[in-house]
Amino acid sequence: MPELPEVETVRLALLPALENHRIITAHVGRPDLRWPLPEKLADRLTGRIFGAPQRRGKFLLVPLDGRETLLLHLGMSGSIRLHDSPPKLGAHDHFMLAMAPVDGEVATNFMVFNDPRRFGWIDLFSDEIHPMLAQMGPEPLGNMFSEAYLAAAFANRSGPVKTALLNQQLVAGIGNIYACEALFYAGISPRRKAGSIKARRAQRLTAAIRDVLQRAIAEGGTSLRDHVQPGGEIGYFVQQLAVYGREGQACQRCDSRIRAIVQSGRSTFYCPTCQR
DNA sequence: AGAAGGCCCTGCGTGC
DNA sequence: TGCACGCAGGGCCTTC
Repeated sequence: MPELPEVETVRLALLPALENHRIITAHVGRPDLRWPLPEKLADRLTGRIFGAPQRRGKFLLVPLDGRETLLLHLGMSGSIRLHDSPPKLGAHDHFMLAMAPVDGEVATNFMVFNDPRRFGWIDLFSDEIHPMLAQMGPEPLGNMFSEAYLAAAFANRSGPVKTALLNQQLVAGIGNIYACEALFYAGISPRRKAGSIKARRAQRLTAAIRDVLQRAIAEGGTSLRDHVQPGGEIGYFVQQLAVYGREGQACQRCDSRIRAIVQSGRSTFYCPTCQR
């Protein structure tokens, strides 16, 4: 589910509920998500105070007092919900935190991590950088991401540009939906070799990536099935998708039929006329 | 090294 | 109505 815009939407909602709040109780349901949860996670969290949640790619990073950081990844089907009273936990609610304002004792905020497919994961780390983040490429909405960077990162790659966009080591946070959408707006075929993206196309692609991600964040992300914002709202960008999930429908630009293919085992949607 | 496929897991839509 | 199958927003691991 969650690509950069969905995770950013979650981060923004969590910010006021977590920052400067103390963890009163932590509850771990199933300890086996993508990887086993850290030993004694609940004990290690209880009593700690959160700083402001950050995002890196599709990861959420919440600093704790001291030097540790709570890392959350939502996998394919993960979601985080906030409540103002103790929630009743369901079958796929694997992790819950009850929090109070830093000077209070009574829990007022409750955060629940739900993940039916259990592809998500939770970790607690104290090193300067988590191994999962060490190899990650630049943030597409940050200053390090540019057409020159993209052209250099894609140079000499013989695989398709669509697959390269999904590689988190090259660019962080782009997933299947936004890779398809960005390529549509850039007018680039997903089948084109990544190494052929230079100058003009690199410029169009970087601009398209930034634009589509920012527009999606503004709409609360894309809700296909599992994604909800922590307050329970869905993400409305699904209504603005130009190609993703639109096989056989008319291209909004040229009226050709949107085509679906499989690349590296993932569905790709594109307009065979507009995208070259 | 880079590319492609399998795999982890549950739920849901489709077609028979 | 029931059931089997395929597919789903991710990322690691193995193989070539």
